[in-house]
Amino acid sequence: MIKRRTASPLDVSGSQPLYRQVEQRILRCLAEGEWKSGEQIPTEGQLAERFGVAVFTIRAGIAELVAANILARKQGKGTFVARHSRLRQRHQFSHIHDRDGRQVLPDRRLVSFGRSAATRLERDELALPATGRAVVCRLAMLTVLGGEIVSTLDIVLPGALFQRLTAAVIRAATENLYAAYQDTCGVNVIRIEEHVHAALASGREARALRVRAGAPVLRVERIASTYDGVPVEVRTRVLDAARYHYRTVEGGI
Amino acid sequence: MIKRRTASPLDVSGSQPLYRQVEQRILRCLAEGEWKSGEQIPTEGQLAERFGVAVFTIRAGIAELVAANILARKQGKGTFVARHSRLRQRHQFSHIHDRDGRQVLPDRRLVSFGRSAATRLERDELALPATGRAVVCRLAMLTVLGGEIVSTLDIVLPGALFQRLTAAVIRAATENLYAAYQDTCGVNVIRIEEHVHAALASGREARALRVRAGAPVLRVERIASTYDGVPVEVRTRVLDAARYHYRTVEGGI
DNA sequence: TTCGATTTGTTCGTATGTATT
DNA sequence: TAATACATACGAACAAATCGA
Repeated sequence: MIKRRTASPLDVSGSQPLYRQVEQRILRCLAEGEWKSGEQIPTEGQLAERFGVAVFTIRAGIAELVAANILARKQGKGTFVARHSRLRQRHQFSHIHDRDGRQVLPDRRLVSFGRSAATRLERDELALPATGRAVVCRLAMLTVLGGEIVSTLDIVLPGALFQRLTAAVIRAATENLYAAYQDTCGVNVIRIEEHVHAALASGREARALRVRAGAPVLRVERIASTYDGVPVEVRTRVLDAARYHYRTVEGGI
Repeated sequence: MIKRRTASPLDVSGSQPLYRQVEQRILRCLAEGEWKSGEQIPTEGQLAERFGVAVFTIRAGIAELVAANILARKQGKGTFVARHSRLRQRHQFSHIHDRDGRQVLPDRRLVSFGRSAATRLERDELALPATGRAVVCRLAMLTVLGGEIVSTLDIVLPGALFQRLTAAVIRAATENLYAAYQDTCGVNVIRIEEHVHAALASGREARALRVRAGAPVLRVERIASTYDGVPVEVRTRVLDAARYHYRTVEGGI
């Protein structure tokens, strides 16, 4: 992990506005681990001095990262690297709703935890080298709410990044799993892409979800990424379509 | 339609920051139809004078509306009410992808067009009065790509807002339907909410989509809203799950 | 084609208010 | 209370894009 202070001057020649360069520079500091989740980053004045620009310019760069939920500003305190455990954001990425339109926030139950070689597809999805050893961490879970099983949840993680992840850590995590990724492995998810499929329950899924085989299910496949778009998690969730659906909102004020 | 210039002074007492009041004021001008889609709104200087604040404050208010895709700024020209026909935004709300992960951008084929009384559910969804007459406009369409039927598409619109909408207008619309709403009826969609369900094809759906009855389908129900969150469209799309899926992206830079 | 007026884009300096410690 | 840090607000300057004379 490179810890060098990025003190090289910004490019004034006009290729990109200074505030965008500030944004990129901050993003690089985050990617390199100079500032970790929950930590306070330098104040506007300090960053202005470090990058050799005005406070106004620092502020403009930070603004975009705040809008993207990567940084959080607090009046009177400072600017912090956003954490997934913040209540407001705890279910930032949760899109499952029940028939009454209420958001479903179930608990997790870990069924199995292990490490093994990545399949070709997993190497592809996680951008792992096509040759050589590539170990992935596999989690099989169920989500439950009020004694009822809501979904199966299978997660695949690149082993190299998640060496410190254990079954105990998962079981102890009461919040968003991504908060555990931050705290235990220093991995910061900032982007997710989801593919929502309709399918018929396989035998295994039917038994897990307590539906008959061939019943309609929603299969949600997610790829989560960190800074620079590096994929760090692939998860598949399967839900009983009769009880749950997927909801999104776009636009608005 | 009220055309009064909102020239009453902003509230300096501090209940809300000036730039937020500017934002609200601009939004109100848009909702009241003072500035229509595609039109140029007054320059920063003019707005600053009209609202009695500095240009900086106007800019801060506009910035949020630009981020929400409601206004668009062009250097050297001015600030404009965003149009849905802009190529970049033409499929802003399109989430359908094929098995290869490519976004599907089909054409429309109008099957039927008519007006009739709203059902109780439609009154609910479109926020129409629970009593008295309430006419809705109904569109039944198919979307096709390369001779293949992609989805059924059923749209319900509040008749009062869409009095000038005709089958000819729909058939003539080559772009996003929301551009036609803007041009013909002055209705500006700025927010959508979608509910994605997995289901089994009904007989009618199976015939339309050329699949067998009981095949898994995706059913996407959308409620589109304008300024102030007023719902202006309910649309239902049904797709063959074997060929298409629903994709979203969240977060990132 | 050149030139100038207009409008937004970027950057800076400064001042005051408010939350936190 | 005092110091610190972000939030809001204003004024100013120059750059870049646009458009019409």
